[in-house]
Amino acid sequence: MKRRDYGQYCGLARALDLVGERWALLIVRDLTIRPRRYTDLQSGLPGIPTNVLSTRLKELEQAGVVERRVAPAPQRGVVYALTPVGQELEPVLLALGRWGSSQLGDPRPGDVISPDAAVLNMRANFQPAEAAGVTGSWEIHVGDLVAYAVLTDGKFESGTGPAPSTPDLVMTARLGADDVPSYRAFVKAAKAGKVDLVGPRELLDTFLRVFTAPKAA
Amino acid sequence: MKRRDYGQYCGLARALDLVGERWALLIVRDLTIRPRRYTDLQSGLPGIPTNVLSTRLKELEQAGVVERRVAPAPQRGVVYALTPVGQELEPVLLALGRWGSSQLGDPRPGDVISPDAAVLNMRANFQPAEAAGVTGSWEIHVGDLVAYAVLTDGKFESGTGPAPSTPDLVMTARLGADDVPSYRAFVKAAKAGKVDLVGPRELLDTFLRVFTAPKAA
DNA sequence: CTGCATCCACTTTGATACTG
DNA sequence: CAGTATCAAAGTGGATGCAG
Repeated sequence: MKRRDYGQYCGLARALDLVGERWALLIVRDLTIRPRRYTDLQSGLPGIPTNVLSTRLKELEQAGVVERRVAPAPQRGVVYALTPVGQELEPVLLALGRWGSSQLGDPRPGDVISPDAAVLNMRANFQPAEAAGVTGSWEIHVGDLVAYAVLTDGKFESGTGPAPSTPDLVMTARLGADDVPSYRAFVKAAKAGKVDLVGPRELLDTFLRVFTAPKAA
Repeated sequence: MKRRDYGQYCGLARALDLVGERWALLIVRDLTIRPRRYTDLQSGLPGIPTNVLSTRLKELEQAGVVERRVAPAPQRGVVYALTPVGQELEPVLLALGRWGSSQLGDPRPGDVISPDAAVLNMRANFQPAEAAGVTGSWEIHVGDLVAYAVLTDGKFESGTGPAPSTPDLVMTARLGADDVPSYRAFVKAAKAGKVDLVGPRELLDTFLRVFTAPKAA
């Protein structure tokens, strides 16, 4: 397998050699949420040709970013997961995601929104300073989209789907007719008070403080 | 000009739509150092085909990342520069560069090292906390490579070539026979004391504290 | 000389079909 | 479920041409 590379002794160039090809970072994005099967990745990445997914996974494995695991007895099958090296790409994803978000206008017709993208966006908005010492758990509902966040004395964990254990606060956004369900839309609704809550109200303010960027002055 | 896009309402996907194509981020890297002419970019990006450079510049201009300026009277010609939006890509470049550096082994034969890459690497190693309140200026020589760093009460500026005004300390690395001149090689030499200094010796320690990452424990 | 445009061989991608 | 096979279309890399 020949790899075309930039031929520069430079961290950026090397990074692009390893994860700069089409679809690669989106695959990594999905895997940062949790290990996935081949078909999970396919459905999370609408439009990816199956042979490209297959090729990228092999390249990322070769690059030491992704690990291919064959699950043993219980639920047999193949699972792809990030290696520790791959997990260290998270700051990169967050930096790119933040920049891209700032360039992201309204959703264009045909735009898909993926639950994984929403969780990435929540992580990109996380404010460690505000989180110091905070403990709590939240579940977010916006359209079909469900995600959760858990803070344990400032330590942050998040994912798609319902919270692993009963959350302190369940928040459901009331969306306008043509609002697209995204993390942004959720935050917008929450700030406008357009959320149904199950749990103590103060935790909503905590959530907004810890999980949204303060407005620029 | 039709643009192929990922069709996801996601900051990361949008970022990749805008600057994810081959060579794009390397062009941005060179422009973060200073505005460039077309031919400067060509020589800083060995191997880039001229039509690809031309296409990328147009796409980046369309994306609002790069600005094409026609210099007026004095030295007539076209200059490409980053827009404010483009400048905000710097955290992305640093994050990618840091990750890539950690995956960067020894230089492979044929690897080119560009002065711009060295400056990016220096910036990626900058420790704002250590820099607080510090003032000083340094000029680095390693092989043919010359770069500078200026700290003004913690505010950081850097670039390729000699320092804009007389530096407080000029440091010249004494390289081994087959060491490739890079920022890394410079730091390695400096830590081993293999540098010739013109200026006060204490400033070398300051430099190493502010411009290199502390070792992991 | 700078700042590209054009041409062509080759590679990669996207779309679809098919298999263990 | 987890891919491989096939093929047209698009993109890349390299060389060259050319106007201002």
